Amino acid sequence: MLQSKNDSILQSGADHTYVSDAVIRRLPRYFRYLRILIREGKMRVSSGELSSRMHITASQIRQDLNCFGGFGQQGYGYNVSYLYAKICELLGVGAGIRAIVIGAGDLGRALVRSSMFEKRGVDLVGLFDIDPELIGRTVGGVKIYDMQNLDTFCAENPVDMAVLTLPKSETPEVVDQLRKNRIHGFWNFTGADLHFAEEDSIVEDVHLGDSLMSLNYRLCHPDLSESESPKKRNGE
Amino acid sequence: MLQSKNDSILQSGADHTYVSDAVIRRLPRYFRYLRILIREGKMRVSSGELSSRMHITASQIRQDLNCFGGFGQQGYGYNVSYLYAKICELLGVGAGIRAIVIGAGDLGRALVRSSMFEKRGVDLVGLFDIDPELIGRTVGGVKIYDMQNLDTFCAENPVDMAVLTLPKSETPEVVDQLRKNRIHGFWNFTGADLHFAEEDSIVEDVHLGDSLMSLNYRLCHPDLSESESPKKRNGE
DNA sequence: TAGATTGTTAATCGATTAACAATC
DNA sequence: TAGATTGTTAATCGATTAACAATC
Repeated sequence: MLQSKNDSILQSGADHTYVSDAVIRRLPRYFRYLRILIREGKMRVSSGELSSRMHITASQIRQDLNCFGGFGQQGYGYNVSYLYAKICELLGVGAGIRAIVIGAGDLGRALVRSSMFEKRGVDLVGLFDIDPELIGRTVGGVKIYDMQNLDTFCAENPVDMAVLTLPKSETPEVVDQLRKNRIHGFWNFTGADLHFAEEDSIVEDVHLGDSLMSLNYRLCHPDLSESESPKKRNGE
Repeated sequence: MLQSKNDSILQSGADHTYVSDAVIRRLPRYFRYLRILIREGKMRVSSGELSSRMHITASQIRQDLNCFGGFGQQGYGYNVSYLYAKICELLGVGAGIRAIVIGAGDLGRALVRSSMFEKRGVDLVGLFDIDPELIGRTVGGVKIYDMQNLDTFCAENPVDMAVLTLPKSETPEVVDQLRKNRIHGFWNFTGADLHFAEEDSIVEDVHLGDSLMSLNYRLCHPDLSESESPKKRNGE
């Protein structure tokens, strides 16, 4: 972490009111589209233009951004690089979040080798496994450590987040251990249900299987769902 | 496909009305929890019990299931194996959906080697790449074909779905080609924006980066979001 | 029959969209 | 100034929850 051990990463503009999950989940999309605008050299963008690019309403864009403050200017729109900087700040890009990956299987290695973390300013500081074949090797510039050394590692290196790609059955136990090591963010690919008595941890579940099945559903029922939504039937 | 080429996989109980996306996305969760109940040997389950296991309201469970018909029985609850069978049917498990994976990179190979598809009754019939090093090899029991032979392959083997794990930049072109080969389901990991003039294709986007960033956000703003929702503040 | 639990209607809640006054 | 576009309030829409009659 960039801060001293007792300093929290956050507490930037901590006076804002409640922000709904729906809004939070759209922030990364804004982040992506702003990067495109920057790459294109655009200096300014209106909610209207973003709207047609992103296929969401201009109204929603203005509402979303206003949850965090007035980032735009009437009559002008939004300054691309300013808005981008603000959104990066909100999303903790450059906050020096440090992550480890638990499980150096196919998925763990695929994630580590991707530019996933680097692109978003997350520092990957270690990969852990129990397989002696893997321990000591390096994947995507990240060293694979023995799970047995997890506690020692965490004592020496502050870690904010653990990416869980280990077998489901071993997950609850390992998560307990990680929490004892003061890790409170979990990117959970295991399918294990993580619920805690104390609300001191944050879990983001990724259920690839669920995603696949929702596609299956829509493939098997093309006339129902979405295309037949009430709005569209009435000739939107 | 199990059916003859002109037969669609679906058209089971095609008389039901509109089902919202929110409901569809919960179906796979029901599928998962029912499997657990089966494994535990439970014959019957009430919306109340499912509710406490799944951490959603019993009311929602009854509403969701009733979108598709009366699967339960008053005073008794739901018969686990019957409900499971119904949900499998809805999700196309056992419908013989056939899939190919485009891109035999880390992610493509990881997906193919997982039990992801098998568990959900999706037949993985091929993996495609342009790398001569990879073509001809076999991963997780699936052969890697040359992208150049895609059209020929599709002409000979009916395919319902393509899993896109190729580079973003090449995706739009490849998707056009796949659509010409009458593939209309896309599980899209590329980050490319897929929008079609004709509404004849179904896209399920997986943005792992977005998922990671929403975790980042919540890690950086623990006091806002979720835990501070209006409901909880009023002492739910 | 009495108890349990669904199916379903009605009430609530929250998220999205529309509208427009403020202002650059 | 006139035109453009935000910030923000009000209206709409949809999803969730509560309540209860139906019924096994």
